[in-house]
Amino acid sequence: MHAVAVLAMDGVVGFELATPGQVFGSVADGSGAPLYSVRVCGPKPQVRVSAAGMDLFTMAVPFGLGELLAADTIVVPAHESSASVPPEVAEALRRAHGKGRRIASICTGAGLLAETGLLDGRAATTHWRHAAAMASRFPLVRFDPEMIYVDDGGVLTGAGVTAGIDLCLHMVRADHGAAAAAAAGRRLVMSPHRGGGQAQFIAPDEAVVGDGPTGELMRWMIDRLDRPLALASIAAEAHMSVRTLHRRFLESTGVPPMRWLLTQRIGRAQELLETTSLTVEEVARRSGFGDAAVLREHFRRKLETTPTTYRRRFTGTSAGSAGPP
DNA sequence: TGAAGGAACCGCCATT
DNA sequence: GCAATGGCGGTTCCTT
Repeated sequence: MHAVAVLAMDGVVGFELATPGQVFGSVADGSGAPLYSVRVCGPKPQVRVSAAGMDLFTMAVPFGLGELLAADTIVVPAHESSASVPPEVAEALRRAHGKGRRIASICTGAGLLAETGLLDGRAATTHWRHAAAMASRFPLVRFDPEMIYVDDGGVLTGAGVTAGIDLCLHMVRADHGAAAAAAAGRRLVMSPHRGGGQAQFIAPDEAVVGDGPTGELMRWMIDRLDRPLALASIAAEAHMSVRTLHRRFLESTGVPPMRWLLTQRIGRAQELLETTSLTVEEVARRSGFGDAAVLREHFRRKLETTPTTYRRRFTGTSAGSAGPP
């Protein structure tokens, strides 16, 4: 039996606390015997459980930190608390990793993992709203805000909330194969592999624009999304070299400037598709893609869909649709 | 859909 | 000695 330990401290998010139990608990062998055991553990016997900024209830934590070392897999859910990781928890996580245990975080749990240094030099993801802040707080971690989850050899990170289900299904797939993950997915009424990354869920009007000179430059770029923008002209506007511009963007957003610009353009196209009846050709022109073929190619690559399918999905106008996903 | 040219990315190193 | 910056060149990605 594969042992899974879920770390719970004050402010742990209820949904993500329950996700590992829900996913791993639904995996069984041919005879129906469970393949995973899931235990909630932590440094304190009682914790506050939160959701969306509210304290929901107080919960007893049945197991101590010793479970982290006994487990095969450790899951660190998001916590709505600004407190740092207690030293004994950080030490337990590092020791578990040193013993070859698999460690995964969900949503802002990546920040707790990053505090321990276990993400240093690794690729990781987190909820898109927190990606820029985390990238600047933990410069040694290569955050990719477009991924639903990232598996970097024994240390895994998942994006926001429901992406924790994708991450856990990925671990089931790695442990017991695609059929086991598909069966678990069916029980959860969840696709065993969600395509498209979290880029498709980033709200266009919530584009990550930081403070300071880079933030001003980002706003300047957003104001000109419908026009051709070359790296050299952006660097000239910022009064810095292309190389330094590249560094500033990596520091504040975690991605290079033109990748960031592309994300904003896709966001603009998404917004226009959702809120207007403009033709795809016109949407492409107004979001800086030039023509519809280029827009379709980027939608296919980034969102794994087409502009028309996207519009149907998010406006709920297609037959058989039950509304936005 | 595939090829070619150009642009962007990024590691490395020199300079300030 | 260190940090920030900028240039170079090989590689990768994007556009046509």
